[in-house]
Amino acid sequence: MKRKTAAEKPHEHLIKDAKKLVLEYPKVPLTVDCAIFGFEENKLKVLVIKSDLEYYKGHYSLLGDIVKDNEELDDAAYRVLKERTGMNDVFLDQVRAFSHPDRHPGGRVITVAYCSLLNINHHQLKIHDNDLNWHSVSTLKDMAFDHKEIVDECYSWLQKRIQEHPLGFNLLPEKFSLRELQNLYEAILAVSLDRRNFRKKFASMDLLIDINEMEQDVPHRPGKLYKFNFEKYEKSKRKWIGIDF
Amino acid sequence: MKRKTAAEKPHEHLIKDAKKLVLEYPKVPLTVDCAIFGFEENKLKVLVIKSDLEYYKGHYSLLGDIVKDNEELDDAAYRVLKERTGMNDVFLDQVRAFSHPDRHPGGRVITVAYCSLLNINHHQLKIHDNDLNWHSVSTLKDMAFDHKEIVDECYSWLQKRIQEHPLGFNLLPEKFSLRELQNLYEAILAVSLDRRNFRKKFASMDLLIDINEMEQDVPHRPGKLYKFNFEKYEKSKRKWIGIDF
DNA sequence: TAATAATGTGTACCTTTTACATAGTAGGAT
DNA sequence: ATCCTACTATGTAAAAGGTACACATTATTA
Repeated sequence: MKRKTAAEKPHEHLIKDAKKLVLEYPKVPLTVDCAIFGFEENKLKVLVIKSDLEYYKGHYSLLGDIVKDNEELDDAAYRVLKERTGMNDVFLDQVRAFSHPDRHPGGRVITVAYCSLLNINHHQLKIHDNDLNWHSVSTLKDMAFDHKEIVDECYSWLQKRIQEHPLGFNLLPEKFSLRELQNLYEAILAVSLDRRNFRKKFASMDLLIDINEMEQDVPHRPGKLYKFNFEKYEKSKRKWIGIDF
Repeated sequence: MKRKTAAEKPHEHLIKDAKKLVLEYPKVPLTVDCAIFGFEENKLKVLVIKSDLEYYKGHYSLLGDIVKDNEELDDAAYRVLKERTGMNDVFLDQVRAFSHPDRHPGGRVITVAYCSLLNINHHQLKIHDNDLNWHSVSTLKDMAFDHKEIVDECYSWLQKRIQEHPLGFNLLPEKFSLRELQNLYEAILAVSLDRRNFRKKFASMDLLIDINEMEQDVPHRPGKLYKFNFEKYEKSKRKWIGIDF
């Protein structure tokens, strides 16, 4: 049989043993890190914990952990969330992977960042663990690893995401006033919005349920309380066509 | 000295040796896979290659490779693109990681998906390599690994992205007619758009440069040719506030 | 009871989107 | 040459949505 060049017959040698192939692959340690945002005192906060590492003594880091053998990334992130906050009914979204070779002082570790939002008052933190606490996003600095970069990126992700999806309601009590809702948007987007137009916008979406209750214990005229109509939202997710850049 | 519980004094034992810590971490094989889109004959295409694996004999897969020791994910993706298409001046965006434990028949391999767009006519493919070719996105099926899922996700990413960023121009010739631009948007978004409103939209953005040339060799009245004004776009990137879901 | 600090609604204006109409021009068939 | 075809190119009116305002109302508290 006449020899063919590799260019002509590239399929000659298919790899039979996939297991053997994968065993020869280089391997890297992989972690997940969770940027868990909350809202309190009209400020956006993020859950941080003191670093375990002497190298980063006194610096805060995000909640994270190693990805276990055969564990999905999503599952690893949910596990971290559950272990630290007791929550397991919270949404969690992958933002992106961070892979700078020097991002970890112990050698190469790649991490996948996740973002989550939760209502601070709904969750008792296990605060005995390494000074776990809510830290204002705007005053964060000197974080361990590249966690400041991760927080910044997750925050940008959140700013964009909250405008297109009803994420914000995860940060608020079940019943909330329009003022609380607006405060949330203003804090996250770092803008000030016209109160009347903001209300009109949400009114026109028709996704808030007026529950005929009023705010209690506010030092001024109380506002109406609303719930978000998740059911209606799920039924009528819009597909969005609008070229604009 | 009185003993304290772990809850009271959690910082007692900081980890001194970060290197040792990382050495104990479980490790996983990591790859990048690139969904590289092109546009031809009014169809959105994606670059695929026949799988090396006997297990997936005859099935197409995306272009991908192992991430090397100390290589950034972005660099690995650019390397794949360069090796396969000869291009190194193309943008490439991370979409997300895929980590299902059974996604690779050889055992656990996590992959990070990247998305890129390029002009089919600008790049000579090294088509001797395993039947590398452009495949219509709409008729793709039976891909190796979870690559169909990756393509689907990258396609969704692209649909959203192209509405907010001027990505589409990477798929077109440098000089293009408005009809070509509209065909591109219609193909990617899978909608039909009103021609007059489409033109008005781009006219109002004022980012197309009329180069005073006409189409050649079209079997009908030729249209004007334009270039995209990347320079102006870079100067005037808008920050977008518009709650809507 | 008056000042304060909110809530709750309305309106006029402007911009953008949508739906649709008409005129013009190159190529090809006859 | 003339007409048909298949586009380009532009315009316009109505609807929808966003912006910038003003004013009356209602709890609280000083």
